Amino acid sequence: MPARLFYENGDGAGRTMATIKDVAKAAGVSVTTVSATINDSAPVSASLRARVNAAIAAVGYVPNPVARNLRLGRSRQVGLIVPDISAPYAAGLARSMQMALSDKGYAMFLASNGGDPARELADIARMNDHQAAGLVMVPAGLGARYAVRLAETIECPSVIIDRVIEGAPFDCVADDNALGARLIARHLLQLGHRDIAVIAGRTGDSVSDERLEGLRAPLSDAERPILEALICRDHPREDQALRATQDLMSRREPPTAIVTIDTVQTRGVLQGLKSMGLKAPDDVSLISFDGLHFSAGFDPEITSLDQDIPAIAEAAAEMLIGRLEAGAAGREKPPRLLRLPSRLIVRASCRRPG
Amino acid sequence: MPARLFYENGDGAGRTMATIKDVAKAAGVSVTTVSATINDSAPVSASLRARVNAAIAAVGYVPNPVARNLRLGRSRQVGLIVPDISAPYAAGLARSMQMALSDKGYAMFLASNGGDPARELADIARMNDHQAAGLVMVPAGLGARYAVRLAETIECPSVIIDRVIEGAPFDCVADDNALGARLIARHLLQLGHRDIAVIAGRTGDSVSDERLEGLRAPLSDAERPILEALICRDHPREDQALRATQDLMSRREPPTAIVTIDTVQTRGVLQGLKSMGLKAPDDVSLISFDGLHFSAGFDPEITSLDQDIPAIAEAAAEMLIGRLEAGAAGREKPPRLLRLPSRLIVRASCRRPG
DNA sequence: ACAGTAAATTAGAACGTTTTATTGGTCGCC
DNA sequence: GGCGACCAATAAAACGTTCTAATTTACTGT
Repeated sequence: MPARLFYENGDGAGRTMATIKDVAKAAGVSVTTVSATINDSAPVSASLRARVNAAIAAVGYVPNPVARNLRLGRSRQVGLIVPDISAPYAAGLARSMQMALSDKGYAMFLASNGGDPARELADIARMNDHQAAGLVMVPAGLGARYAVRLAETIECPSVIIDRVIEGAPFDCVADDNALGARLIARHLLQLGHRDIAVIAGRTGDSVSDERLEGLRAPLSDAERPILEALICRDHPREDQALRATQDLMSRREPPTAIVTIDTVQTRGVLQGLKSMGLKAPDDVSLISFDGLHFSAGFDPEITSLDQDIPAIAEAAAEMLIGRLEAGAAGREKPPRLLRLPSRLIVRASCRRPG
Repeated sequence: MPARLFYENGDGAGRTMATIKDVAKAAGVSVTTVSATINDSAPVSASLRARVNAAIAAVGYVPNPVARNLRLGRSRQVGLIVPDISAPYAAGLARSMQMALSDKGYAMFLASNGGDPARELADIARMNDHQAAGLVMVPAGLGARYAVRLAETIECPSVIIDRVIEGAPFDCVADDNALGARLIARHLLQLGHRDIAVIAGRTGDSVSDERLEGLRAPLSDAERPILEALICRDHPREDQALRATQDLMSRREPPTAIVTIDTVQTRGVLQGLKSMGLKAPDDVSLISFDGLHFSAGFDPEITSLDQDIPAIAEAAAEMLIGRLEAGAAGREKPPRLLRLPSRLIVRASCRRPG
């Protein structure tokens, strides 16, 4: 005899969910009174309030959020859309975001689109369909045209994370890339590095552009100007960073330090060094924006600028829910841009040159 | 002047969502006919069907899933509950699961509870509240008592992943741990290892127990019986595995190979070896269940038994949706247990002993 | 041509809430 | 003591669907 499924009576003769009507009957009041008691939406005398609460406990009533959503026209569900949930950044974000949201009584949808802008737009549409009250997203696409499509597709208050989309009507939470660049530059200069290479991501990607631009000034403040020849632009893929590393390290005068703009590039550099039998920090120093997860048991552990992902998630959740709870009023306010600082964590991949 | 928010007219004078009623009016038919057209729930003549479809396109109608859910008493949302979404296993699962579900028109809630059973039960309750139609979960708790609490709390068809919960009324998708153990044992024996250590997780954790038990027989088939002294039971934490490694490698006759039962233990062993200045595979061979993500740019890349996470996710999604779509009938069927094979991927952390 | 039946269409109830408008009751005030 | 003014409580409508039961239309067989 097979095990019996406990929920087999879910819609049969078994216990059925208690409704607000049952509570009203049990308490001997109207459903309006019950609703008013639950939501404090109208004055209820103390005696009735007590009766109602007792009845709620007695019948084990829990409000049906679907019915409430239908009536109210909004839900307590927000969607998180990321390019790749299996990337450590997105995974950490999802984790913190979910906790922040559930603390406030919201559930979180998740969509992971593989970095494909078309799929991302589909994800947004699906979340609209499922009546997400708000969206938090790390956008997959770039550029002004994509921003327009985003704004057209999104129908609810939204917070954009990581990337700054110019002029779009969204709140943003992003890394303070300029500050981070200064920290990195200072660290390398203090160690005595002068020939510093930078491997950047796609041109037009606000994160990569801001970080690269942020490095330029402080590095040029040093005794000699930044060496343009050591800057590798538009290397968004890991294999490109690998190739670039091989090129850089084959030069007559190789750089003494490499700055990677993102984890993808960092991985590429590590592969590139390995392919040449080189190693940080012995042969070259390596420092990475966003390298938190290269510290686990990595050898060497990479000195990097680590974002405070829980703080980002909490800030985004707060911004979003602030707008949601404010109702129509909250939507009128102009979009906000919040920059959160990263911290430079010195690990083992940098040392004095020479 | 601040940027204007495109959605500021969301509930004001702006465009309002078209309802099925609008479609009916536009097509000159009843709402029943429109509904029948959309759902194929009743025969509709070709001519009316055409009129209705035209009207739907004209007014830009999209069904309101909240209203539908209310009426139907079920939703097209399923919840995924994992101990820690930032763990690679869970992240990969979430990614594949979300894709599998969205292909079938379902949205996915995500909850990550930090491995705390109490929070997990709360997550389940919240998903119940939000009317999740089904649940997929990697349970945080262990043991029969916890299984009972799970069964009491869960109100919808559910699939348990990874861990096998005895006698509980849930479908399960799990790794074929016995097969995996045989593969690992064979690999090590073929290389010539005889003194093989095993570092296992919590006793009572079905995954750990099955894997350890699975190793026993094939290792004892070899010329000498398995060395009980080299088996470290109940080492669920990373620091315990670290300590165990130090102990093992300090023995007069240290093992020539270490098998780790899970990624946590693997990390611990790597730390332990590093702390002693040892390295795999030079000083000891290392092989891990579940080590996929130690291959990225790891040095050495760890030979491991890799689960096919997309296959697991797809199987679970299919099982769950199968039950959901079958309605009441689907709930009567006895729970299924599906074991999926892992593949042994030979990387660089094992070699012949001596 | 007419009853009888099958097929196509529709009106209306129901799902579980929130909210608007209304009732009934208590009080103060002249 | 009667009249409006407030307060607590309620009945009923509304949200956007689906589905049951009733109605209309079309068609078949004699």
